[in-house]
Amino acid sequence: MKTTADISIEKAAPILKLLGDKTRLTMVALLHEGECCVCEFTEIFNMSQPSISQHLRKLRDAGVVHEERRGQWVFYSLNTSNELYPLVEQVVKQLPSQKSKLDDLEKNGSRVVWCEPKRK
Amino acid sequence: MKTTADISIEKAAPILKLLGDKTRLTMVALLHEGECCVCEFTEIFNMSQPSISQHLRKLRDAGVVHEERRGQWVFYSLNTSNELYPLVEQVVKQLPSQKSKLDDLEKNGSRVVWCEPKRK
DNA sequence: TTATAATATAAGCAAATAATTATATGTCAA
DNA sequence: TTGACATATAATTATTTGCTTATATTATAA
Repeated sequence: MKTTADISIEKAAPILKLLGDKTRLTMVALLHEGECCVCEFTEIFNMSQPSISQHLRKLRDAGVVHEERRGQWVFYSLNTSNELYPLVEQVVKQLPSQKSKLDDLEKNGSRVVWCEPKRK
Repeated sequence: MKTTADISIEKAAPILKLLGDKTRLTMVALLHEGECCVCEFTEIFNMSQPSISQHLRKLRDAGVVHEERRGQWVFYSLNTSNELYPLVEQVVKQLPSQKSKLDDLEKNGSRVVWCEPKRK
């Protein structure tokens, strides 16, 4: 049973290399729960903000994630319309849920939830 | 529907990093068709024999492949009993079949088929 | 405006990676 | 034994990677 179209090895390898970093793999697993903004990642990872940004940029350049600015925050989400998304999803599905990390943020009061623009 | 046990991010990331190299990813895809020996890989890849050996060693050290010497050849196969095999398999399943590469070897007469020990 | 918060980019550096060539090991057959 | 073949290991090197600090950008709020 084949559920998705084949992805060429040339295209798959760079994606797997990106996912082969613990930080980025965790990011993708977190994003599988829903969108996150950069400051949430900087809370979760014990790492400088530029480092977070650079990881996200790599994921974005590869088309794995999608970036959307809302006010002063930039929210990231999995780019489900990317040709390579099935590969990403199959990988993430094998990983434990990262929901607890987001719940912890919520308890901290560090979760950023976008409700609606305050004006305009 | 979850078909396999979760694999920790700490364990998954190094495996994905290994699969993130085009040569190794192709090797694993080839092995998904059946066992191969080193000389077959050196035929298929435009690369030195030590380079092939080093890639295989990394895959072996990570438990992705299994090594078995028979006579002067060393045959490699996917280590299906490894805890991380489900991850490897899900990835390989998304890739195009590499059977044609093995068929080409066969036409070349470079396919090594182990039938039985000639003596003992 | 000006200050501040969120994020991105640039520059620099140490560590990891993947290739090469040279050499060693192991098996078999004459 | 010896030679040939298959494979592994060692040493070297160029490139890539992931982090850091410093600085730039962008948006909001005072």
